[in-house]
Amino acid sequence: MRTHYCGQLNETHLDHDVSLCGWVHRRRDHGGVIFIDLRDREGLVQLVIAPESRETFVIAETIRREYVLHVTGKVRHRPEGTVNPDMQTGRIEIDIKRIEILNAAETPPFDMGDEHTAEETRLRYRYIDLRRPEMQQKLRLRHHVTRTLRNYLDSRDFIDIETPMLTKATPEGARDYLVPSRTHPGSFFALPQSPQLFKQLLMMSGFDRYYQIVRCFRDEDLRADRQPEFTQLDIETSFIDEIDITLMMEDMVRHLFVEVLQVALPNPIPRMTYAEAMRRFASDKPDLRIALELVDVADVMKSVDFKVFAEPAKDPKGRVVALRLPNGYDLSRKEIDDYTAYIAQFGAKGLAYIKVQERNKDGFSVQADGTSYPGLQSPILKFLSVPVVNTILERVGAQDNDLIFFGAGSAKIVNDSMGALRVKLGHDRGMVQHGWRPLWVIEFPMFEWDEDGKRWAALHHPFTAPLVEDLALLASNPGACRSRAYDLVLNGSEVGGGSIRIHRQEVQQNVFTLLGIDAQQQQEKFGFLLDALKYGAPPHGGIAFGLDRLVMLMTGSASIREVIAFPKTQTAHCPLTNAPTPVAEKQLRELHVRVREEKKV
RNA sequence: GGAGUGGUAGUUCAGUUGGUUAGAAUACCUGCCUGUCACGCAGGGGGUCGCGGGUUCGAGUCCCGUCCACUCCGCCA
Repeated sequence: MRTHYCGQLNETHLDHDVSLCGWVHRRRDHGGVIFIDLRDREGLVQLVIAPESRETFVIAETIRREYVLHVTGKVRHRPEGTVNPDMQTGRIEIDIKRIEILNAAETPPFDMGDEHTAEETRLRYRYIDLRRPEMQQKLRLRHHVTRTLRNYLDSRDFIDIETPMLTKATPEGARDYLVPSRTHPGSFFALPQSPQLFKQLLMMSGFDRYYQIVRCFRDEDLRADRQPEFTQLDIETSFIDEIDITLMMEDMVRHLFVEVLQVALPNPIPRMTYAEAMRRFASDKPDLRIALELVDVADVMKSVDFKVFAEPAKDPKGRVVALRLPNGYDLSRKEIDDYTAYIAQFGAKGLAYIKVQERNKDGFSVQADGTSYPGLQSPILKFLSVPVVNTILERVGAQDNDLIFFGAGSAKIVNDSMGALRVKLGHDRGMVQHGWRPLWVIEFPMFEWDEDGKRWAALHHPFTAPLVEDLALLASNPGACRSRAYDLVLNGSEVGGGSIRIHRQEVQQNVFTLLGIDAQQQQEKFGFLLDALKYGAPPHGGIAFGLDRLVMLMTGSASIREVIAFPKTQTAHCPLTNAPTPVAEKQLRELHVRVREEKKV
């Protein structure tokens, strides 16, 4: 007899003899009859064991929650009067003839029906947590995603090639996870931060369409959307430019969303330059679901008698912006203080604002005493002249009952803080539209100035090609040089990023040099790449999608841990296995590793 | 490295101004109940109040340190 899924049984199975396997969700005794809700991944069905079947009944009396059963019985209707719409189980039940206990189970350490169970407890008993229908659905959706992506790429002649997990430490980028070598005393492998260089080498080998769903490792501090090991959909192609590859990739993502979520994403997906994204949203991953936008007002503020605004307005590295919050007039002093504290963590010193109760048709004229503005309320009005106030209100399009925030300071701090404030206001004020708003962000800068290191750093990575028209800037003005990089942003999250790569050796050397990697280091760290570029490297480029983050968004999960079967905690610890752990002295000796005395347990 | 929130029964939580024997719900155990499904009823067991130190006649509560979890900043080419 075929074994059925509990949740798939329905009235079409009436009078069938069925065989079921599953976990005991709950057992109830009532007046000599035993009811067992049996659960598997498809759902629940109620088993009925009547006292007449003596032997089975005796076994059933011993059964507890989470016992694993194999049962056989006949599907039948519920008796009259026992069916009500609130019931967890359906209109049918199984009259059980035989029960086999496949395994006993202790009382579960937490209530699987309670969504508020501490995550730590869930992770320690992850194997139980994963039995919950929500977790089953998330991991099954994840599988659907990977299967769909593989099918899409397979059908377009991409091939899956594996790249080494034991590889070479990189001088730039994230901290590496290191693996000591037994056979090379004192030397270490690094786990890959990404297969970047290997996939570029594959292009040089003539595999012009490569993909891999691959684990990557970065030893950096964790976040709700960051794990030390995570999965990328890694893609690289040859003889293709940034337009063609982004069009192909957005077609893939559209296909994915139709296939898995039955959602139609925009066609084409809109594109925005980095410069525009920073100007309007102060973010390189703007959440387009939030309609709020920043407005530059530095030109107006240059002349005001208020240093907080005037100095950054005059500083070429400064920025002064206004952010209009529609209907924000009702914000309390405490709420504004809370927002001030919120942006303080990004380095902002304060948060100026103007409340607009009522706009005067003729602009805001000053009262006779020259100090008060009817209809406006703000601690900074006394620093601003009537024309300045009117210009600002005009420019932001202020309406009655609005509140206008101001951010002023270094461009970096203003962007970090006001960009974050924009998103927070959007969420707090219920201004996040429903749906999916993907966006390509393009024309990133090649470099950003690293103030601590006093040097240029690659914004994307050092293998990214400069825009052809900006090639000359590489030497003359690196900060203005744009790259052929592109990020796919979805609802304010970066879900993918890539670039057309440098395929000419001398350009690659120039970029390395600009990044402060001298000729000797170039040879030591990237000699194999520079060599490979000499032997006919085709133009190529690619992209990597953060699979965990993508699935997190698609499942509406609050954290990346929800879509990873066995994730790690914020200290990169696994509560299930207790990894990492100290190892035996013998193992360390073989690896030529000694642990500092004070660090030993 | 920094900021914030939390840590009390298996689980989810309450615990006032420092004051008797630390509570509730749920789970668990025993008994009752002839159709239950958040069943019901009666009874029972269950606590290193994260850990260490301090203040005090007295600390779950106040102070200091520390560990863990989470969110964020730094970090993440």
